[in-house]
Amino acid sequence: MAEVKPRRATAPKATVKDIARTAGVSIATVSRVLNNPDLVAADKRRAVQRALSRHDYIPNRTARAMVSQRSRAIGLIVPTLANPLFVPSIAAIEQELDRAGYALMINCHERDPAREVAQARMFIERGMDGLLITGSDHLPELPALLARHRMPYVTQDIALDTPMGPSIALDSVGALNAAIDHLHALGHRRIAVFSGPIHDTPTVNDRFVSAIARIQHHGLPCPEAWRVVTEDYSNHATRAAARRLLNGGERPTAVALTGDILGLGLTTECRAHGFDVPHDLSIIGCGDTNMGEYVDPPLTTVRMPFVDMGRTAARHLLALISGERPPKLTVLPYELIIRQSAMAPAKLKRPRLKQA
Amino acid sequence: MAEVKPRRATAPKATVKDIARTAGVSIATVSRVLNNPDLVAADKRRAVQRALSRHDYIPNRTARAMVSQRSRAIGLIVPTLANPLFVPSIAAIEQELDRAGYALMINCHERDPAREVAQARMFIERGMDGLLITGSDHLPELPALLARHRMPYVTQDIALDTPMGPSIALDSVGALNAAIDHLHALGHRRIAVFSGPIHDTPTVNDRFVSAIARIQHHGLPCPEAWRVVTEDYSNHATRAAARRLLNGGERPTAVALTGDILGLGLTTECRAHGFDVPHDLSIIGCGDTNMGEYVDPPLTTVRMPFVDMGRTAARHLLALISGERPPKLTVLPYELIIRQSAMAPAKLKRPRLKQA
DNA sequence: GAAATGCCTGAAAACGTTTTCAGCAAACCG
DNA sequence: CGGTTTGCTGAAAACGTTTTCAGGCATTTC
Repeated sequence: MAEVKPRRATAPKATVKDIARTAGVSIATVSRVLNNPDLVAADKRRAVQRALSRHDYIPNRTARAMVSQRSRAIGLIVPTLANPLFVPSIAAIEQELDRAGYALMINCHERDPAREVAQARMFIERGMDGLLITGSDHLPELPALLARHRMPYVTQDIALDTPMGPSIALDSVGALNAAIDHLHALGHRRIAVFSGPIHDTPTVNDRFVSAIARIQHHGLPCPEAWRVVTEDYSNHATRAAARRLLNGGERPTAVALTGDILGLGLTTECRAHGFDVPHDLSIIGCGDTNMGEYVDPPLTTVRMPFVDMGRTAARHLLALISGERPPKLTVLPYELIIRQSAMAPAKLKRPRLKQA
Repeated sequence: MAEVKPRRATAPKATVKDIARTAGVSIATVSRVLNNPDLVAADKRRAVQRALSRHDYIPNRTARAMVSQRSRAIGLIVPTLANPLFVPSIAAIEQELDRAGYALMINCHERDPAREVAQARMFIERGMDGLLITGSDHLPELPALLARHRMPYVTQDIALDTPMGPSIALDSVGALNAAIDHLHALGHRRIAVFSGPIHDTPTVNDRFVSAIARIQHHGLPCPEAWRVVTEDYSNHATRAAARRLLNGGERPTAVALTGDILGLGLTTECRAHGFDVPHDLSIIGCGDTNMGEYVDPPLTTVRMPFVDMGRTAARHLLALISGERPPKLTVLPYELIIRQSAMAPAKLKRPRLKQA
């Protein structure tokens, strides 16, 4: 029956008010000690600091954000984490933001553009200071929403078309073209394209289509049988597709991949058919990961600088937030990594014996 | 000289107050329409809704968080994104949280325990409703800090020792032991351990040490030459280590890896020495990724359920936040995946010719 | 010795919500 | 018809900060 103060059991959570009371000053002074210590006289400052550590005070950034109207947090929208393609980019972003004192919120939309818009809206609700948007196909609603609410954002694309805002791009199509040019320069005249599923990922489709165009641009044939698309990225599907390529009539002397991962199944299937890579078939990747280094033979590929992309995107966004005007479009260079899976094509009647 | 209202150029950002004004009601009513529409009369409700869409109103969750004292966001602390080991777990967490209407903040500490504590503190400042902490070695300061500020948290470990709070664990040591048991059951009596660097990752060290113990537990020898540690995870270092193993005096008939990735370099080096995997040497991994599926021969390994781990951790944390008491320790089962890199050891005098 | 200057401090407003409380009108009950 | 309930509404407080403003006191300046 005695009057008990409610919620004494739960966290008392020291606030500036508590600090002010035990230090015998006003909350304004506490705030000043926190943010601008030399504005306050030495004795009071010490008293406040003692109170702060006695209470083991932790400031409330939510309240801070209310008054400053800045959260010092940014939101990252990424198509998916299911394939680890974007992970190095995310790591770089996290590192860059952490260094600048910004926190990072992440959302995946699993390639559902409507969900992407919803997540952007959520980031607006949460008062993010800026957004990093990954991927290249968005609803027109998205830039409209962001503009209406004056939300700074930078996109990171793997394609060059129509960036919405300031954009960091990898020239994914150019990269695969460069791979084909490399094969051509090595002397290959029968080049096939081996691609992962082209329906769900626009980037992959772009690579596939433009690779074919590039082959023809060199005046070479690229018959249907040399345009292979796997069912999915599993080893099983990859090997099945590889079988179709290797068993079909005339064999190519080189294969360009839309993604490095495909090289594993293709190489395995080659071996199973008794073909040696690269002697009987050259393989060149297009670099999503650094996996190519580990396989046998090490994969010649075109590396895409995902880490740079993330870092640059983060920096440009921070610049944008602080009022600067970063470049509208930044294209990062790909890099041909020559390893051992591609070589000049064997002479037609080359003896198969290694010596003599 | 004319008095101009300041900051008219910048975002007017509609608030409940604006909505209330144009709808001719009080802000309380607007709030009610937003959160509890049937509390307000139909005509006013319609007026408010019209005003809401006219202003294209987006609520401010920061303000909401201030009064409700809940952010509906959780923080994830992860050692590093540099290796993609934890990514599937993160993906599962993101998905689970998104479904529950929670946002996700991520921070990496790059295995610096002091930074980990700082990041936990930052999450407290930001009013996270709960924390998900990955990895197994923490400063004692960390649980103390979390307890003092009554921050709910769940840890996901890859080791079983001394969880701080409710914990989801993968029995990483048990998994590699199971791998060794499997080799033993196949008939192998000369088993080597092949490990990545054991200094920076406690988990790897634990696996390494306990694998040796397990081999000896079976009454088998495990001489120094059969305990190989690579310099790092690069292909170069892996192959160098593999050379040491293959060139050293008596060769093992089987090798257990502390991580799947090592299988690639080891297999390549075996081939270079003219040894066939698995005929001349069985290899068994310990599953960090699903990469084993892609390599040649497909890697027999022990799979660790990272996706389950993330999902379970997220669910337990949400339960904890809503006042339930999730189990103190949840150990998720590993799974032996039998592929083709391990088989019974060849008879000593087995003819090397395939037929006859 | 008065005025001006500078330093330090506290009261109060503000940020955008939700929620409590009390008030008012209409409806219901006897 | 009086009293009670019910349904709806708005004023105001609260959440934890930062910041503006004005005032107090000590020191300097003439």
